Amino acid sequence: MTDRGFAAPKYYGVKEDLRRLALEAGPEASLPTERALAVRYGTSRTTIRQAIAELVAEGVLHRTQGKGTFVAREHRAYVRQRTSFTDDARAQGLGISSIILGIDHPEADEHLAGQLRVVPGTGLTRVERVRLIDEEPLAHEVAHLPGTLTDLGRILEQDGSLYAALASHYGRRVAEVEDTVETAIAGPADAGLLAIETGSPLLLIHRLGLDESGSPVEWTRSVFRGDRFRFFARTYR
Amino acid sequence: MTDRGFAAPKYYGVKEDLRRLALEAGPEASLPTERALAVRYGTSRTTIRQAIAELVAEGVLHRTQGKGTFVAREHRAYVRQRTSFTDDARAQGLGISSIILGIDHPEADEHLAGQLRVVPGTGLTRVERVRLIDEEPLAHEVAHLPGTLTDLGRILEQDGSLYAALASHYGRRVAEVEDTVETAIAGPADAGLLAIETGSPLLLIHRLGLDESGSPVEWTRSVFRGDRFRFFARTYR
DNA sequence: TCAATAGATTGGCTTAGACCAATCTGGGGA
DNA sequence: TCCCCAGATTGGTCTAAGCCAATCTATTGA
Repeated sequence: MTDRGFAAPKYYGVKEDLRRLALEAGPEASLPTERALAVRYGTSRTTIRQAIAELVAEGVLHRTQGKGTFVAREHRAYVRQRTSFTDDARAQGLGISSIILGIDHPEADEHLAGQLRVVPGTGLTRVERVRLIDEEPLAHEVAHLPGTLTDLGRILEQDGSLYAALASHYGRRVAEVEDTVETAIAGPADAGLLAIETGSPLLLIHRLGLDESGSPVEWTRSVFRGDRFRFFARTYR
Repeated sequence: MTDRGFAAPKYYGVKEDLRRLALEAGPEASLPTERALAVRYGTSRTTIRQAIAELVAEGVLHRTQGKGTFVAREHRAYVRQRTSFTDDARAQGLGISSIILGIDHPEADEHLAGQLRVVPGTGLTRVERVRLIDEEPLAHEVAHLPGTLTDLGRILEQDGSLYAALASHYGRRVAEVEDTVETAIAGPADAGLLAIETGSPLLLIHRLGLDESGSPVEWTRSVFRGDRFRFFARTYR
């Protein structure tokens, strides 16, 4: 019931062989150069690159122009949605930090107004961050909050947790969250921010945070590196 | 704060242009052949294929050998985890069905025994299915249930819902589920079952279903087509 | 000793061409 | 009229080769 028989192009054989080699060699081991592999497998460099490209997309390998191709570290962060990203990661003993790319105060467009249940044109606060785990990029996140929260930047300097800042300084407690999780593919912008390759798989998560009364407190779009992150949810029926 | 400036290889320009064309042309419109596009853009077929490959991975296009390349239908199914897959999809008015690939009764290995909290070697029931939505493959799912449920195959013929069958025929109600969601890349086996291309992004979901007393009722591994599925979760804090 | 630089190395992108495999199409035969 | 098959079409895989861009290394020179 396991083998259903599929055609096996040459690059696929190379790919599975390289996967095996990578597992044996262990994290951060360097692979032979593409040109050397082409010779070893008696194939063209193009074919080698196709095999490597898929393994990179799967998170088995990573490569850097000028340096070489390496076995990736298995390094997934589980982040429960039950509490905030910051709290969860800390509870797991992970070194977590953020880079704030910008905070500004746009007006709500049609879509955001609908999500946050405000009138279009209402002042919002937008926080764009890159979330790091053990100093390495994990996610790119853009949060929208209703209202013009002018001191938010300074507050976040102290404690990276947006939820903690909202609760302690603005009296807004997130009591319920709705998450939508889907796949996405990294474009050049995502790839640059997250230090991954164009074409790598991402988890795209939209979150609506609500307070005790069911009023929207945040609407956030996040892209997480697919090779470093798992989403965890517990639901009672 | 939007344009951060990234190098733009030729294939990327072609890719974004094709994306725009695809949106304009609408679902199921056919694109020119790769050879024709190569001429139109004054580039090689290889470059065209790289652009198309990424759009296929993103779910914007799909292609079939011998037929051509087409604009994909936007056709995502939201499935809440709150209830069962079957119930949710029906509530959304989607035509859902399953193909049962096999039902057998293996013994629990180390890992399954741990998840289902039984002694290794305990008899289990394994149900392997392809879930269809509007007659098209959406997911490949392998469920493990504790105990040897010999009539399950016949019961599932009547009503596709595993949860309903467990409740009505075996008195096992799923009261709580824990889901882990991560990305994966389709290999040839997944690609064949789901009618997608090797390398397409998938959502890999592991679910542990528990009854009222917290005892495991199912442990399931599912792969969903990334271009057709969104995972939805609501959590109270 | 240390910094700057030139060259070698390695992955990134592109070309031009070839053959294979799946599909479609149109004509010929029953 | 209908079916089947040969040929054309289209995407799938692979080759051989070249140049570019990022990185590393070893030499040179202050």
